[in-house]
Amino acid sequence: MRFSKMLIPTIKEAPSDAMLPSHIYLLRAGFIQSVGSGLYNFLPLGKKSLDRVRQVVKDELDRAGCLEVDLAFVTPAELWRESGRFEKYGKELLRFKDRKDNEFVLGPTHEEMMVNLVRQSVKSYKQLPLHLYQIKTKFRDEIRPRFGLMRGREFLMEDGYSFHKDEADMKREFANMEVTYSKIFERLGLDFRVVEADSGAIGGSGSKEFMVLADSGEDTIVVCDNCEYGANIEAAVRKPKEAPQYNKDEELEMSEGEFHTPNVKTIQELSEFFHINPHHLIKAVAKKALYDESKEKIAIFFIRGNDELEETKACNSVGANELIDISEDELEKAGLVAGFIGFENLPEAVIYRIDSELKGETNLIMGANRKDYHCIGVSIPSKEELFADLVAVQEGDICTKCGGKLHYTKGIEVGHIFQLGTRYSKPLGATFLDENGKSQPFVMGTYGIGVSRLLAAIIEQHHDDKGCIWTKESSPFDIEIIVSNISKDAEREAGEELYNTLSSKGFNVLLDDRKERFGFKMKDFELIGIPLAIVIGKKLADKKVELIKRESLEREDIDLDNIVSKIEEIF
RNA sequence: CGGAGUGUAGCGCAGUCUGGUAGCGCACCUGCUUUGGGAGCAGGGGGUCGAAGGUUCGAGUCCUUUCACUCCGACCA
Repeated sequence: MRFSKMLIPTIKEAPSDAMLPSHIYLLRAGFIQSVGSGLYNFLPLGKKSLDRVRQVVKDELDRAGCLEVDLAFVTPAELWRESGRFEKYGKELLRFKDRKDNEFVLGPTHEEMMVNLVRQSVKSYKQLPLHLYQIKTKFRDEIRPRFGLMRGREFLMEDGYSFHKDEADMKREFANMEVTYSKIFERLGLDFRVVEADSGAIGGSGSKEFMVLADSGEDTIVVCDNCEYGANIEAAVRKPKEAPQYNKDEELEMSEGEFHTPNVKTIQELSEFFHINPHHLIKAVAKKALYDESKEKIAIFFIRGNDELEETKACNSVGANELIDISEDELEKAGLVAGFIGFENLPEAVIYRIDSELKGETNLIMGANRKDYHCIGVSIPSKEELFADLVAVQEGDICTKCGGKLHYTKGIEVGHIFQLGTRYSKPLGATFLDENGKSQPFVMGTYGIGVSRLLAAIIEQHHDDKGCIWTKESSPFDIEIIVSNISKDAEREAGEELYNTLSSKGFNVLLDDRKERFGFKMKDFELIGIPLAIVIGKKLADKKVELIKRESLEREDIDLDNIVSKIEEIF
């Protein structure tokens, strides 16, 4: 491809709203163009990179035995009602009506559609297992799109769905996909980590996320510095916190009862008031839990004074769609006193959970549900259904697997794999006949890769202060030939000849044949970030050309006669 | 949805307080010169000043309404 015939609108100054390197460089190098909040056009270069990334994804999936399909983008709302997600999914789901007033949604994910496809065509265990996928534009009406391709409203995604006769086979495919996805991200040259994750709105149990490590990542992940353990903060676990050590004569012993604690509301104040480590205090976090059909309940979560609530865990523990903050007024109306909430004598309508790490504890202090009073000598009740893991793992906590220290890092979620089970097949009545002629719901897995987000993730991890540095399998071109001065016949002809030779050998070559100055073309090369460039310039007089590696920007003079074999050697 | 901010040429911005000919840099077009690190000179094109309404002899500027976008938060395969 000739640069002079391409549309590559590189710009010196990026729009001021672009913050992340990936956003800035993809715009400046002419890969994408912004059209509205979270909406982007892919220009020729961007389209090439996107296609190449897509090809890597497709290649590995096909090799792993998956079958590509292409589902209708517009989904009848009826299917979403059947699965119960029409309500649950929330405002990210774009809903609309056609001319006949029938309701539709713009698919943000396609579990329902895929189950529908399979329930119509698969009837026997003999047809299983089956893994269908598509690579298709999705639309999610994000509340707040940002960071360019990182969180757009419209984006390209690979979504795969597997169907199995039993749990064991589904788990086999789950493991198969963990390996396959890892291969994909390795081929794309990404530094990533597979972590334990929360299943979110998709539902199901056991899910793993593929996180590209980058400071600009939106997810906090907990990793062990000693072993392979990694988890999204939403799903991370730790070894229960040890109680502080005391001398024998200092051992905690309190009588039971209420204690006057005027105006002592926060954990810190309480800790100072009783001269006691927050480890022995119970913190109550009040939230409003939202359910289907706009039902809501007040939910209180009890955790140790020195812990923080992990909202996703809390939300899951009460089976809510969402947790939102609650005002003091609302608490008061419900008969609760902010700062003095405890789990004894709670109003009927209030639901509550206690963090599992408090199980069996005694000699604690918590609110008495009465202004200016706390209960002391509190013991945790032993009702199993009240307990749940509620706390956010903190830096320095201890790994459950190896005893090492846990710490935080940031990641960009580029893939997510779920063990779904029968979450969708049951409500949608998708069944097959097993070996005994009995009707069974499909056991499912679901898998996704954010393809357009991958472009952003690659640049987040591979850039410098000059621009993009594409990895081999994501670059829009393999090689760029820069003709230093196009008006010099010798240079131009050498460039053309090299371009033809390399192209005929199957390389994807960009020939910068523009009538521009050398420096201008170099800046564009550095900004665009094709991994290799060959400069044809003044050293041509000595029958030499220059080979530049974009990553290191190191240059090497090569005999013109040897350049083709040199290139072949590198690839 | 809460808080903050911005809309003036393709991009980056000034002009708005104090109403009076629509500006600058980059980009673009033409010509000449230049050609190893975003060239120089000369000439040129391009804007319903986000939109609607109002005040005024006169509005980019003042008033009202509205829309869009961005940032922080909440939210988020």
